[in-house]
This record gives sequence, structure tokens and C-alpha cells, in this order.
Amino acid sequence: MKNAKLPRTRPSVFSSTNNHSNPLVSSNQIFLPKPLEYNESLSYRSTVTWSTSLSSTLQQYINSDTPFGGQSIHTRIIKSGFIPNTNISIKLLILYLKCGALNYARQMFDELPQRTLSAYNYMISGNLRHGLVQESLGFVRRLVLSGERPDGYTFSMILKASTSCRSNVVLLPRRLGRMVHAQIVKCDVEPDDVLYTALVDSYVKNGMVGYARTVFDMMLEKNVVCSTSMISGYMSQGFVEDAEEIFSKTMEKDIVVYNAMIEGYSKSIETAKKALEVYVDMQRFNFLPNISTFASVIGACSVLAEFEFGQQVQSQLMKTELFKNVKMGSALVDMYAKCGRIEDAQRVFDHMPEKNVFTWTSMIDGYGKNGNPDEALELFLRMQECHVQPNYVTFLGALSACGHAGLVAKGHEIFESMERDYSMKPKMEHYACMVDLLGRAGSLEQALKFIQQIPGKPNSDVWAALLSSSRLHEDVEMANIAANEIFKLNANDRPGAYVSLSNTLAAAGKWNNVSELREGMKLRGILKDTGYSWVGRDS
DNA sequence: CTAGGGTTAG
Repeated sequence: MKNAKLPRTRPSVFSSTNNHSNPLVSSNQIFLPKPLEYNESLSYRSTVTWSTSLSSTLQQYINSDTPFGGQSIHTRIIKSGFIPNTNISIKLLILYLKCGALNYARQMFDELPQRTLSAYNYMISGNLRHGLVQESLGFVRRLVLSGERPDGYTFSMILKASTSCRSNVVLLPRRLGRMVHAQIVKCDVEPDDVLYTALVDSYVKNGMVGYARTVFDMMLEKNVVCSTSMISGYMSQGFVEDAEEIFSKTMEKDIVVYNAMIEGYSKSIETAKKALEVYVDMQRFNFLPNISTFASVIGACSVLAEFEFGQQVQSQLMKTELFKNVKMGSALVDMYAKCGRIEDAQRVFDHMPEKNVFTWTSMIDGYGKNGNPDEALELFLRMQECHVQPNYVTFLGALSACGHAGLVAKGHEIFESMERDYSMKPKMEHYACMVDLLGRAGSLEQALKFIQQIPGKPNSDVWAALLSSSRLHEDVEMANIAANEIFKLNANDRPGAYVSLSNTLAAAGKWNNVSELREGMKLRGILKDTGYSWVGRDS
């Protein structure tokens, strides 16, 4: 297969799709000039004319919104036996990239007489834009091996590739960002705004806001794009005031930067009210909310349980075409459910033309949390009847519904069906849910036994579930076991475990033990005399 | 040919 040549006459790249029925495509083909017919007997001069004509026709297809029709030009070239020059080959390559016909683009690339830096960059960009990160990085590799030196375009795409994928695709992206940064310096590439922004974003996406800020400060003029990255970075680390400072200094605001603020604010209950303010504010400046705006502001309403504001947002959403969107519907269902407005959630749910696993999960979880676990489990069944595959969050919702209803046997059944029927390996969260289920029902011994048979090391969530059940049932001995396991595990969870344990002791009237515990915690440095401070910045 | 934003749990 590796050495397979292009067919003399190609099958349509889009034979599987319906593009020929797209009226835009056909009308486009009428308006575009047809290249001259190639004739073997034409003079050299005519050949040049034909090439020029082909080249400009291809360019028009590339520039159009409907590049698909351009493939017919390639077919005609092949049929005529004409050997296209490099210019035309590159244009065909760009055309195929734009169409998403990446295998054809690759073949055009491989057949080029010489591969220039820009040809590499086209391949890197095209593959990246169609989500093929591995392929894209493969061309980076080939570029480096060819001895050609990458330029600013290449570097910004490498950074984008490393941030647009999950860590297992590129090894250690956290370090990769640093390495690329070093290579940029080494290759003597003078970064422009775009490359600076890509660097800022790469540091931001890896949680290194300190480095991001350093690069950000190196830019003489901060544009709205890099400010947005910086804002998202600060927001994701909880540095709200730093984000606000950048936002206030951003002169030419656009919808994306507004959305970044709304999204950042919506993450915590303390700031979510500001998310609503920005949402109102941006509309005063005539920015119409788009799909991201709606998603974030609906999220803010969920956090605040502000269903009345949510209703207004919904009515604005209804005026757009976005109300049909599954993500929007799911966000609304979730919002109403989180606000305790389960009948509103159900109404949105019923009117949705299309539902996905997110929609079902939100609804199931909503019923579970609003004191109707039976309905939750009923929905869980109906979802499976509708052939929607539950995911691991759905199982958490179903299991916690069982926990709230005290349906221990049912919980076990669902837990077992997870692996048996869906080949999904339970995660620690599911084990924690089961411990909660058993513990809540008062079977603390059984919960402990369950923990002991968990494959792998139980984390502090699992022990915390046992601890809170112990507290619920005032089982001091079990609370001690659970809290001690947490003390051994995660420093961040110690204060919480301490509070829970000392409450259990207090509830059982064991005041001596409470003060003993307090002294012991101080000695071990888990409890400080003054308040806690575990807020730290990176770098 | 290069840069920024969006749904589900605890």
C-alpha cells in the first residue's frame, strides 16, 4: 500500500457524502471559469497558457467555500497525460487539504519533486485542522529530518498540536512547551504576535501561568487573542483578580474574551454573579451571545441556582437557531435540575429533538438529587432502551440514586452490569460511590470489606465516603480507621478529614478524644495554629 | 500555511 500510486482516474473523494446535492457546489461550478482543454499537439506556449489557466482555476476553488468541485480539474489533468508543474501540484495539495482529503494531499506531497518548508507547513496545518494530531506531528518529524529549519508558522502549529491533544499523544506536553520555546530561541526565529500567543496559550494549557505571564509581558502590544489566553489561564488557576486586570486593559474586546470572563466566573459560586453581569454588559455593547456564551452563562445559573435568570437566558436562546442544539438543551436540563426545578428540566428534556448521553445523564442525576431516585433509575433503563450508551458519569448518577434510595441490591446490580454489559472498568469514583451506598445504609463493616477488595490502591475519596458514613452513624472506631487512611494519603484532604473525625467524636460525646486529636494534629503539622494557607502559584 | 471560547459527577 505504501508504494501505491495515484489512480489514473480517481474515484470521487466525496463519493460517500452528499456534496453533489449541495446547491452551492453546483452553482459554484457554473461560475468558475473552465480551464482550456489540453491537447498534446499544443505548442509550448499553449502549454504555459494552459498551466496558468489551471493554476488560477484551482486557486479559485481553494478560495471558495466549496473547494470540492476542484477535484474534477485533477481528474482532467490525469486524463490528459499532462505532467503538472510544482505550482499546480502544490495547489492540488492545498485543495485536497482544504477538502479534508488528507490521503490524497499526502500523496501529492510525496510526489512533489522537492518539498519546500511551506509544503511541510501546509501538511502540518491541514492535518492539524482536521484533528489528526499524530499525522501532523509526523510531518514535523519529516521536516526536521529533512534538515530544513522550521519557521514561526511551524512552531505555532507545533504548540497548537501539543495543546490540542491529551497528554498521551505527545509525551509530556508540559515539558514540550518549554522545549519548543527553547527551540524557537535556538533556531533564531523572531517570534511575532501569533507565535507569542501560541506560547502563552501553551503555558496556560499546561497550568504554567507564571511562564505564560512572562511571555505575555514580552509582547509590546497585547492583542485580544493573547489576552484571552492569559485570562483563561488566570481563571483556571483561581487568580480572578489577575484575570480582571488583563480584561480591563483589553481595549478591543470581542465576543471570545467576554466568553472567557463569563466562563471563568461561572466556575465558582463566589464569582458566578459576576458572570451574569458580564453577560448583561456585553449585550449593552451589542455583542450577541453565541453558543459558548450560552453554555457558560447557563453554567453560572446552575452554580447559583438562579433559575429565573436561567429562564431569561432560555428565552434569548429560543430566539436563535441554537435551541435545537443538543449541547444547549443538555445545559438547560442540567441547569434546571441543579436549581431543583426538575419539572422544568423534564419539560426541556421532552422537547429536545435529539438527546445524547449528556442529556440523559443530567436528567438521571437531577432526579437522583431531587429526591426521586426511582424516576432516575427508570430513566437509566429507558436510556439503555433508546440505545444510548451510558458512560462513567451516568453510572455515578445511577449508583448515587441507589444510594439515596437505600437500594443496596440494585446498586450492586448496576455496578456489576458496568463491567459485564458495557466492559467499562469501574474507576475509583465508582468504588467510592459503592462505599457511600453501603455506608449510608449502615453496613459499615461491609463497606470496609468492599474497600479491601478494590483492585489497586483506594484513594482518599473512597476513605472519605467511609468517613462520612461513619459520621452519619456515629461509628467512632470506623471513623478513626478512615481518617487515618486519609492522613496517610493526601495532604490536601487532611484538614477535611480532621474536621469530619472531630465532629464524629464530638457527636459521640468523646470530648477528651477531640482535644487529644487536636494536639496530635498540631504535632504532626496537619493542623496549624493559624489558618491554613495552601494557595501557591507555580513558577 | 500560524494564535484565544462551549455540555454530564463529587
